[in-house]
Amino acid sequence: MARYAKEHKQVTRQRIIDKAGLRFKQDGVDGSGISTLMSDAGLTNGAFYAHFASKDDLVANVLADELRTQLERCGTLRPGRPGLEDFVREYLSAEHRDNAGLGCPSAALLDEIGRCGDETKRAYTGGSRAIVEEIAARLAPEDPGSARGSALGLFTMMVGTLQLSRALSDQKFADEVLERGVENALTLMS
Amino acid sequence: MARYAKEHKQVTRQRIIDKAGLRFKQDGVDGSGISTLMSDAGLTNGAFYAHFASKDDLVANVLADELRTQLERCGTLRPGRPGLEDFVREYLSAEHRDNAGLGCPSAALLDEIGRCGDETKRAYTGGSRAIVEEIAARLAPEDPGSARGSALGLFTMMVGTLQLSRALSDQKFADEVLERGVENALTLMS
DNA sequence: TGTACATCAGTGAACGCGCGTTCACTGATGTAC
DNA sequence: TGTACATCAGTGAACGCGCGTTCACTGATGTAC
Repeated sequence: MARYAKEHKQVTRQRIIDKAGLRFKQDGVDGSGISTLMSDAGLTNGAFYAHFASKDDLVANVLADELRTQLERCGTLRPGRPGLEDFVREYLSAEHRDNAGLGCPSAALLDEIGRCGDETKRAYTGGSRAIVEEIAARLAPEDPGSARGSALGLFTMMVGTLQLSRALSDQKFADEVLERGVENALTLMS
Repeated sequence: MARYAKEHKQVTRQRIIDKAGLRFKQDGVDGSGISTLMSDAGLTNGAFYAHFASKDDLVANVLADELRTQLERCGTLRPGRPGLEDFVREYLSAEHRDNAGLGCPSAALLDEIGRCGDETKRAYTGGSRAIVEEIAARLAPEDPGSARGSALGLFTMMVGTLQLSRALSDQKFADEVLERGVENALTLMS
């Protein structure tokens, strides 16, 4: 028996993952150093390698965790299409745009993930597949396969829309992008 | 009179911008150091600050240039919708996905741009607005304003689709994403 | 025509800094006897 | 009950390295006389 409760290290590890998710989504993976990540979690840099093999290893674990969390949030929505509509409106909101740290990992990091190693991409692949399948199941509960294409369209358009809105310096244009995004999403769903 | 032809410095500056565009799109902005960028252009690091005030200044200039180039490429397409369809198929192709350096700056860098300073966002805003307007004009030549929403939907979905396809470790899934993307794009255009 | 000087794009070493990673150590706790 | 020892999560200094940026300098050319 160590001097800590036996789940203590797991709890710490999860805290690092949670705080790193926030930080990555806010400042990017390349923009977040280990020392900063660890002090976000209330620790010092040296403890990092007792929990993860490398920064890449952390990134892969964070992505898996973030996508799992996002999928779980779907469970709290109204079932079927109405819940999906609520989700779309929340997703394409100014609140989501202006709080990347609390939001969707795909919108915050997707192009950076494309430049990551295979371990990271594998973690992302599994997580995103599950989300697309959840969307498809809500679009066509009786035959999710038939809605796979629309689900992908909805997902990619929402991600692209949020990213675009974040990249614009013109507030009015950025807001218009979100509004048109909601319209387009509802069209894709019908 | 200097010892070089009078347009020499401009030519060098443009070469730096071109090579930096390639490199940024391949490795990301944070992933590309000044020394690497300059040696790509056949120069040494010290010469950089005779051309640009800072790395941010370069990024803004590169984005403006990349988006201008992308818009000019539209001029080489068949006019109207048929040209737009060709563009969609080229954009959502495995070639484009696997050669980010030669491709669309939005797909390669959009989430990173969202984290950049105002100078950079302003450069991106102008360039992307022009592209969306070009798409709208092709969708509804007689009344581009009416197609603004669809144009935004098409653009954001294409960007998101290419990013997703690049982030997947599963080749078959990545290819499927592109195929479904083409279908969805053609639907959005109709 | 020949020489001294001005111009200036580009060189390459150096600045301080933060990066990802390693490692000898600390110190609080549980165990052995 | 008291003491010696084992455990191990976490500390904090240090590693070499590449970052963005600065600057004294080079050297090829054009100009002045």
